[in-house]
Amino acid sequence: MRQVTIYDIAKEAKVSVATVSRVLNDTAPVKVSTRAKIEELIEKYNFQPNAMARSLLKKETGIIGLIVPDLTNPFFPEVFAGAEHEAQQSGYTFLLSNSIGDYAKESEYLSIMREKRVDGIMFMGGRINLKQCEEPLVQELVQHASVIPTVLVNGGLRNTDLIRVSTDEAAGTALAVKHLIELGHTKIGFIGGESHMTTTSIKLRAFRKTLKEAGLAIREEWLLPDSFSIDSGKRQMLKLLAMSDRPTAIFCVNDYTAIGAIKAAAEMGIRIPEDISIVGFDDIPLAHHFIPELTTVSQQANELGRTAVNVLKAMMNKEKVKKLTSLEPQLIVRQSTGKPAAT
Amino acid sequence: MRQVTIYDIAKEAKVSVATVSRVLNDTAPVKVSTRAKIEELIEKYNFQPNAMARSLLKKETGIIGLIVPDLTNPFFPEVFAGAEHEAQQSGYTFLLSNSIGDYAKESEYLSIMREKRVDGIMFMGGRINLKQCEEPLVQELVQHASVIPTVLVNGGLRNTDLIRVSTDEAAGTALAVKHLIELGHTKIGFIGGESHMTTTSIKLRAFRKTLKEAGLAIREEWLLPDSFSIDSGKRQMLKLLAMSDRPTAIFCVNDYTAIGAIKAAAEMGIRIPEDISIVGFDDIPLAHHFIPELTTVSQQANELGRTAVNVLKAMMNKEKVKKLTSLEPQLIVRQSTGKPAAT
DNA sequence: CTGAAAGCGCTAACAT
DNA sequence: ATGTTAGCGCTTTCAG
Repeated sequence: MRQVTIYDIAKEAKVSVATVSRVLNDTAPVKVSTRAKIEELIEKYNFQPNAMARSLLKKETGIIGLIVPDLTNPFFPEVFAGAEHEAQQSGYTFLLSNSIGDYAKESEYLSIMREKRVDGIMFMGGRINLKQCEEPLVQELVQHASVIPTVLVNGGLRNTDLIRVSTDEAAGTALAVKHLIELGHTKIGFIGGESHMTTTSIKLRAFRKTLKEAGLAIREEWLLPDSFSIDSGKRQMLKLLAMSDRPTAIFCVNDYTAIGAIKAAAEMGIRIPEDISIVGFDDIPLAHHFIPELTTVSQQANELGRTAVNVLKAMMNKEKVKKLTSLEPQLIVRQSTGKPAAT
Repeated sequence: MRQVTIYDIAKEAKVSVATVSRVLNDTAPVKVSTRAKIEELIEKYNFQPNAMARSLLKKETGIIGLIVPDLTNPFFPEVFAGAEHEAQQSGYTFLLSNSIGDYAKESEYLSIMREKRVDGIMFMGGRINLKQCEEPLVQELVQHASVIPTVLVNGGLRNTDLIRVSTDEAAGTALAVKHLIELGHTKIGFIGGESHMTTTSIKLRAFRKTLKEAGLAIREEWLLPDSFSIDSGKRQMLKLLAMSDRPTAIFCVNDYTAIGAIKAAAEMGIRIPEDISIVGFDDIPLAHHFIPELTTVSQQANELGRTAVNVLKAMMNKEKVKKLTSLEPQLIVRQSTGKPAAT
């Protein structure tokens, strides 16, 4: 059945569509009696103006496009929650897509969002986390960004000046490693992360730097990148545990790998933190509830989402914004780290 | 800068907009040479047709509205992933909103989606999980559903015939409780869930029925609803552990409460499953990774999402669909359940 | 194979 | 205070 339009209302109220539009948007004074009649009709037919028609003319849709790699990773819903909270106040809604790390899918969604004329795009993961991103993929994003306000969250693209909002992962890593050092650890390992991704290299670099500044040796055989999954944490921890000389503390690139590492330890009868300390990264909700509760670095996902939306709002308003807005991560000390066992 | 339109292309190609539209949609034969020229221009200007204009005319947006209570609960991203997978093949994208259990927000989002003329709505949580939903809230949803295809996922509304897709929670509960009974447990408790919500009452009813059919006594003091959080699981477990006569096995309404219960047990030095068996519900990703790994009932969230979208697609096609599509949950036996300790 | 023109539902001058 | 009208960018007859 056809939806009722502003014309139907106008006709039945015996006024012009302009008048109906006026009461709808409260954009000019309307006589009380006619306004009353119109409102009655709107109520009666449950009329809702067609946003599509309005957008066509106003050139704004009230939609923000959000591309994330994988909503199933608890970090992203948290970012989304923050973003939504901030966006909602200004009447924005989200068109959401999982790219599953598939660049073709990223491109497709980018296109769809552009066709749908979203007012802004928040882009996370995928190509913007690559140490080496292929030029066509870079150009594609740059092209889109030149037409529609775009903010890259926790990532970036070399040699472009796209607007970014990021947590300072290097600082976060330093925080975690210093915590380990302060506890008295001198033998520290590194687990997880894919080597071709920026998150991994940023963290690895900060890891090395922090150890070095503390005058500690870097043991290459204890540096074990892999992926971001629980299984990879498990796998690498097992490898570490099999060594005759092993670290007493481990920095994991994220909470998932940390959990994997703890599970591996548990299966081998190694106690956390008595035998080995483990620190994660992200502070996903479950970090707080795992046994033992996970010491980790909070990326302030919620805050990240809010900030990204605020930057985007500024851009949509054609205000000037900083190229990079950086958020400070926080160390959350819980149960998975402690002093090294006395030798 | 103004986006380029079909007119710009037409003018530069010295053809009419109709012809450009034809090559865009491949809706009628176009001479190879003119098609080539038009495509070249499209490429040159990176032209993307305005979906808004098209939708206005075609009366379809390619958008599905999804309302969930809280994406931060890992169950929902899983449903979303399934839904997106299924939707994507038909070119649909999602407008997503968290209602945070706030009925006013639900209403607002419903309105926005209607204004934006989404092609269909998937509604989860909130009012459709209430044992007793206020009439205006019911009517509002009914009204919207009469205008735009709507499917209620894992919920329903009394005395309405809105289309539903649900996992059979009663069957799932029976599965879990029978598993406990088969292991030899006769003293079984129930933890979690808000009493005014249907999930809770459905599970509680199935729980009682299953015990009864097995000839086991129902101990009212071991029935401890509360909420769905980890903390509530912890809280009620502590209560249970303080009793002189306590159950040897516990059914928890979801994985979060189960995890809370396990944490409480761990803190009190009670071993799972040696001293007490615990079974959860939902099979969130972390159930598999918790220590001990959680025995639970899978709601097949992914499948649920896919099914919901398929039903919605059928509705949007004006096909006839069943009032209720029911999914069978599955018992996943892992480490948190075992035989009762010998007395 | 291509063009002209109407119209999707709404807003915003411009009149009155 | 209210009506008329010209678009917004596109698709789709209907002609040619």
